[in-house]
Amino acid sequence: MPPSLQKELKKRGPFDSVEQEAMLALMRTTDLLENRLARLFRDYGLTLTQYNVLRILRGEGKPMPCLEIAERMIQVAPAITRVVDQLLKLELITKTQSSSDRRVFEIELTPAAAKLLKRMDQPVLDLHASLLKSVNKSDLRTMIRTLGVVRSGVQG
Amino acid sequence: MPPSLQKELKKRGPFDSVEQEAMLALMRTTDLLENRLARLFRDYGLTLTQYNVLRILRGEGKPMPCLEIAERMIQVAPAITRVVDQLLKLELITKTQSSSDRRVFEIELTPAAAKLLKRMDQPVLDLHASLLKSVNKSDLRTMIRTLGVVRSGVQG
DNA sequence: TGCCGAAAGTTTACATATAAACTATTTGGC
DNA sequence: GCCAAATAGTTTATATGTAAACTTTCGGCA
Repeated sequence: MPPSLQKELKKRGPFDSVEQEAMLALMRTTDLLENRLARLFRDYGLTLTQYNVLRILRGEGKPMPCLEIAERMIQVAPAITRVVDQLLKLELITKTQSSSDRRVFEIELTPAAAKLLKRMDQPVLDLHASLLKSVNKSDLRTMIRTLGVVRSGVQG
Repeated sequence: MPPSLQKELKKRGPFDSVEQEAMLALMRTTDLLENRLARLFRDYGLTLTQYNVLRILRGEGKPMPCLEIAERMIQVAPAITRVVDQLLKLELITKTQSSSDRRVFEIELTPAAAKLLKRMDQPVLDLHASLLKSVNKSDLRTMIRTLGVVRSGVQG
């Protein structure tokens, strides 16, 4: 059935579907939040990606191969290679070839990095809280649950 | 029950706060969704950003200055300059200097772009629906509302 | 009229993401 | 033991995002 002329001329609604609206809301909101986080990290001389790598290393508590870091970042390998190079230059990590498997390079935090992370902990927590202060914790948990459902639906 | 983000990321300790968990859930989920969208657009020879610019132009229905496009993308001017150049090369837009204000360049869709967009409409709608099929519409609306609260809280 | 600040875009520099091709090393079969 | 496939990581190419400096043009105001 051809669409009526009236419908064709009717101004396009803001969204074609709830799903599309949700998608745009997610993208815009996340972009906004990431910008604010990046701004804080810049005050400490780090980018968001660099900080994430350091956080992962601290969470692990021992040396990690590059690709294992990449996996946890949900990133592709080449991105990690570059970040590792930068962090090396900043002397926030060390990179040593594994003796048991010489394809592997073990990445480890330096004491300077541990100190830097510790100094950033409270400001980061505060910023997280501040950015989401307008939403009560119950609604946050609901959103976290919904986002989990989205991810499991996409991956499956 | 959806897998917890904590487990997905193999993080050892608990999250430091609900806010942090929400932040990570948002970033990871959005990243996943954007990747899938980008994959579809690539099939049509477009990047996500290029598609968004074309969508905005179609939504407006008449020529637009560069910076007005940038505003709607929540982007910075230089990014638009580049994507406009690319779309020009693809002959999907035209760029003409305004006669009333010669600082301004009016960007307009070509017929080829309109045709391309029309061809993409249904696949894009379908993908949106497919990516979010695991969440019922009521939960989606709740999430959209929560995300709106987040944005208003951050900007204010 | 002429100057000065603001606005529209561009350019440059740097950080990052993805894909694809490549190197080096290990491992599994035969 | 040797060769093929798999794995860890790098390199290159293209796209994007942000910041900062710069150009051209417009408009207000003395």
